[in-house]
Amino acid sequence: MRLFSENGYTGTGVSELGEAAGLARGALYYYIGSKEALLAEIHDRVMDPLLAEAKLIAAMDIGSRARLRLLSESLLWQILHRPDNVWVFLHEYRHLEGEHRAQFREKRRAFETYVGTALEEGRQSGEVVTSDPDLTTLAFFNLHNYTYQWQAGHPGLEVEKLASFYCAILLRGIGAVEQPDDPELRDELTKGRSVLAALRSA
Amino acid sequence: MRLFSENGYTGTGVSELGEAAGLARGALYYYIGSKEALLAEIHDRVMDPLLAEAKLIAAMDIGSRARLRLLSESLLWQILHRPDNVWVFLHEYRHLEGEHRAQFREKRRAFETYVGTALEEGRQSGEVVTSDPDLTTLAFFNLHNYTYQWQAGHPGLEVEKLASFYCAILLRGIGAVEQPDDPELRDELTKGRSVLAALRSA
DNA sequence: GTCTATAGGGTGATAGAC
DNA sequence: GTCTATCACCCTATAGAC
Repeated sequence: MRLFSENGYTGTGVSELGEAAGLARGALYYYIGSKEALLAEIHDRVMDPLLAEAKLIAAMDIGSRARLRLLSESLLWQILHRPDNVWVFLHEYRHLEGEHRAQFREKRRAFETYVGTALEEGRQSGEVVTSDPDLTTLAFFNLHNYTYQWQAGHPGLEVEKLASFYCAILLRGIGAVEQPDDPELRDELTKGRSVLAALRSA
Repeated sequence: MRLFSENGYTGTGVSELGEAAGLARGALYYYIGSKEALLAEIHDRVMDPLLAEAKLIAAMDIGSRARLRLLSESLLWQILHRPDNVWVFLHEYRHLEGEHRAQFREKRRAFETYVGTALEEGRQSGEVVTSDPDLTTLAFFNLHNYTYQWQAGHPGLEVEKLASFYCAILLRGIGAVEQPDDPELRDELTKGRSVLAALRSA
């Protein structure tokens, strides 16, 4: 995980992995089968706990705000407490091919469904106000997943506080999306866009 | 840009680049100097227009809500209209070293300052309510930047609509962050966390 | 289980012919 | 400006000795 996160999947050789593990190439292949199988294993070590917790959360008899918060905390726990593992998970997934890729996509889709379902449940109970549940689900993952990029430069981040921050933004914020811009703002935006359009065509 | 975004920077050979450009390696090196200089050039082609537009936006005599929206539209225009270029920009920046890396970091920092300044301006005028401007700036980039990951699978996205969505979430949402959780929610969260803690220790 | 040897093919970069 | 030849090295994976 450390080597893949530091030098990238393609940028890390099996010799380096063996050196870090205290094994020569041959012995390493005896255990991992292939470099790609090792990458798949790393992805499973993020996805499997995430899905196990999401399944528990989905079965809880709680409101959808609490369900979303717990899903948020699960995801952020991985991101903040296993940064190398999550970096590989979110950054190198495209190098999975064939069956590895299919399994990974299915697990990701399953987790996204847990979040989407919680949001839809909240929409029906009135706890979440949104006219575009799909875009709201995407915004949920924008907020959470990109955290892996800057997390290392901001020590002291706490799972529960960050989950509270992200969920507050989402649950309160999306309710405002349908409000049309007021006339003054519309006017300023129109002017500004025309100035920028001039720059782009120049 | 296409090859780097499809196969990664490390996963693309200079021969492949030459083949795509209709040149042999020798001729390609005559133009690009090195593989890393090509990567730096790709980064500049995103950052330079972004900074030019941000400078114009900062000089406009408009409210901070409009300023943030225009910054959001600038960034989303790059993300939605130049996906390959932005993929490399957001995904491969770590492979820049030395002077290339320093210049890139400085440009990124400059753009982040434009956004941070607009948010701070809004905080002082009362248009933006937040007790943690730094975390709000990070949330702005979470929402925008991660869009490059799923943008290709969602055709028909429009810059102005998505900017309106993201900014509405942020500007309305962050005002809610300071509100403490109500007792019922706190109770549900406590119970849920204890269930998950049992899973983790098992 | 762990090793070395080997296969077969890449890599980035440069020198020098044309 | 563009090419080929070359340098020195790295790659994933497997075979077979021990």
